[in-house]
Amino acid sequence: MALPQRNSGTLVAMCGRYLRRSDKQRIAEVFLLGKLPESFALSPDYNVAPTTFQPVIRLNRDTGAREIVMMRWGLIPYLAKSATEFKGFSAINARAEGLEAKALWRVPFQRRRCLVPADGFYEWKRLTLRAKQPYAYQMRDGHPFAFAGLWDAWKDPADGEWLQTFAIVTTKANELAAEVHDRMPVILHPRDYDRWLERGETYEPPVDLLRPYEADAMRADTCNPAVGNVRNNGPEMLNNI
DNA sequence: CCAGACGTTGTT
DNA sequence: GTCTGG
DNA sequence: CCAGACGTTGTT
DNA sequence: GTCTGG
Repeated sequence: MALPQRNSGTLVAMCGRYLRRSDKQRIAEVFLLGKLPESFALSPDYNVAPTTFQPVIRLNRDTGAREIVMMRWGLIPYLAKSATEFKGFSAINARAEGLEAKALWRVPFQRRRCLVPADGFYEWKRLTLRAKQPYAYQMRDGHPFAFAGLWDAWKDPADGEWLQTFAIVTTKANELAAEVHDRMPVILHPRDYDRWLERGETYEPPVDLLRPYEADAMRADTCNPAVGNVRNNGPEMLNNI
């Protein structure tokens, strides 16, 4: 079986947990989505983990308008032949430095970019071999923001069902995040949302947007170690303990 | 030419 | 699909 | 990302 | 130690 060998311990990603406190209404406002259908439900999630379905924003292929779609976090490449081939393969992050060169990422980077709405992300600082402390990174002004995302669609040969999945692009850490790690997720400025979402093929991909966010606009706080367990959720995840 | 891969980052 | 290695 | 599990056999 | 599930 030609599957990429999952080698745990080496398959650990940078941005592996985030939070989305904003409700449907707030996200619609901030990301200029217009009125969302009544049927679209969205609850706050203070412990967003890989493999779960999360809202992302992209341009509708036909109308070109922004749309919000639920996708699975953990990109399954369109070239995957079977689900089992990529079982355990969680491409939850994509290194910005390799987006144009790597076969796996080039097409998604050219044609399938998306915004991932969030209000913060978590990083774990290793204190000793066994002890670790989670930190929550948020905007100083408390505003929601968007990770730079890439998505893909994969058709399950078993049942013909389409599965849409996404990954979060990472880059070098800014001065704030560097205290815990040397990488951080790419966060986009609202003025760049349109360029990131553009899905034509006859232009230069927006590589200039793949930069660490301004550290002085962000804050990092120690938070509740309970966030480590994905079953725990709620505002208390942010309690400074 | 074909076969096979294609991804990520942390730690003392 | 597309690139690398042999 | 972290938490939590991690095994085996016989039979017409 | 290493893998799966969320």
